[in-house]
Amino acid sequence: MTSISSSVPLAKADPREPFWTRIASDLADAIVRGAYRPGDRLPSENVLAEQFGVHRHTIRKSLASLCSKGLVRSTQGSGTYVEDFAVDLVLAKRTRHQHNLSHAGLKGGLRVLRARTTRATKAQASALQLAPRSKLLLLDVLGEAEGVPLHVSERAFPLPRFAGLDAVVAETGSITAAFLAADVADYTRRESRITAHLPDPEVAAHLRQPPSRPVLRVDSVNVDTAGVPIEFAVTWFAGDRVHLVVAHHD
Amino acid sequence: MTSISSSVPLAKADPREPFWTRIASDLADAIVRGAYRPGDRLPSENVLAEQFGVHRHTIRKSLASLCSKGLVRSTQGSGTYVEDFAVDLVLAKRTRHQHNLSHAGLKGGLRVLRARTTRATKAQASALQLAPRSKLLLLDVLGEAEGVPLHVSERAFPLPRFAGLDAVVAETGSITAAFLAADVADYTRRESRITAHLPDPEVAAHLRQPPSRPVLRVDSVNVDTAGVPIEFAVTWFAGDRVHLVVAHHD
DNA sequence: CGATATTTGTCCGTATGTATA
DNA sequence: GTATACATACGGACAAATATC
Repeated sequence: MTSISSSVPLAKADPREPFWTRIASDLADAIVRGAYRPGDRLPSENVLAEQFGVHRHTIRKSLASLCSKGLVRSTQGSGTYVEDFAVDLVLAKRTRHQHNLSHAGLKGGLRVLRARTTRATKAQASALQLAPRSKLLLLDVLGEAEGVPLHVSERAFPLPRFAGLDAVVAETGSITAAFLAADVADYTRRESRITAHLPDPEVAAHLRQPPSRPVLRVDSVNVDTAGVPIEFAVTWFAGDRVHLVVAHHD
Repeated sequence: MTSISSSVPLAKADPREPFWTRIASDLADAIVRGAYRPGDRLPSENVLAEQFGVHRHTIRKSLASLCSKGLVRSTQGSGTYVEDFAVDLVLAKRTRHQHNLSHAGLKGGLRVLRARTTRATKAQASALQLAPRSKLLLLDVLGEAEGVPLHVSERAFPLPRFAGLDAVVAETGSITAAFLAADVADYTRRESRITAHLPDPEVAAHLRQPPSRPVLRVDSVNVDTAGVPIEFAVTWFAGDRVHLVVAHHD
């Protein structure tokens, strides 16, 4: 019989970390990876307790934490079920990661995976209306909600103007805040171009999903109030954790 | 040496069908299936001539036809290359298949694959604001451009109101025309919900793509000028042949 | 840089089947 | 039936652009 605890041994964990948090994140990982899919019933608390080698009350504490995050729902006499936790992300003129999540009652933020400077490719230069091979600041960013990765993106910013932006994003976890620090009080999205792909291994690893599960790729351009392009982003969304919603108003 | 003509014998073809049309559709199929991907160079005319067992001039006629359809582009001295033929489909309040294609300079239309009446599922009833298990007209529709399948959709229409709609769609190849015949002079799209999936075998077959290549699924609701829902559609778009574009205006 | 091979573009021709007047 | 026009298919030659070394 396969036990989750045997494939990811608890022994390796930080001894100061309580068992229940480790078990909770193990279960969350199993759900995110698709071992348990929305609608599935988790093994009973007693079975989980045996698998992880802990008391049932410890499992209950883990499940309660997952429940409060909206990942599972327990029903007395029936079992604990994986919730359909796909997040609606609204694509609109004023798209803000934070606002999108808080609207769904979730907590999350952005994490900078890598920052570097390069010269613009043809596609980047044309999207940002720059001369070919202009200098750019490139940020690889991971977007999360409740510890679950929702998207990874490569974001390009014109460089004399937005030098040092990476530090602010890394500190605040917000692009909007970083733009504000660079004297961009407001910005809007001009266009989004959506395609479906299989993720390359790096993207799949960041999204913690198998490369055989598809992702949504969104290419977008943000412009400041003067209409000058300030950001060209390619974002990969975990296909089954995210619903992109387009609200068609006038 | 492997020859395409041996794996797909020309002998089996309709004797009245010219070789060059058969070869053209074979090549188009290989491109659509992904055997040759955008940017790839096709084998040289001489190689193709040998493979298909025909004269080079016959191959040239086939390629000329593909070229006129925009599937390939030939460059003297270099070769014949598969064009990046992904179509931009704009998601907007007034989304019309025909207009989208003609804007891209393409010819295409809708083909009714199946028509039937059922009772509404929970999702359909809620989207169309109907009582559960109301009667619906269900249409399976294939959308094409230049003979290349772009999307398949299952479209649900409330039934006392839109009886006979299928006949008009089948005849005109246009949903808009069918709505017009049912006294709906204008309609708009309320919302689009976009996800990435792997297609089930039936959808993949209709789109003529392997089930391992992802598709975009778009759930949408159309309403008449009074705001009454008149259509709930689930559309699967061939992921690499379609770019969904969202233009963000005010 | 030049020499050479490859690949498409264009022209000459021949032969055959089919539709039309 | 005959003549004409057209589409199809094969054969060959060379020019022009490109790739490769």
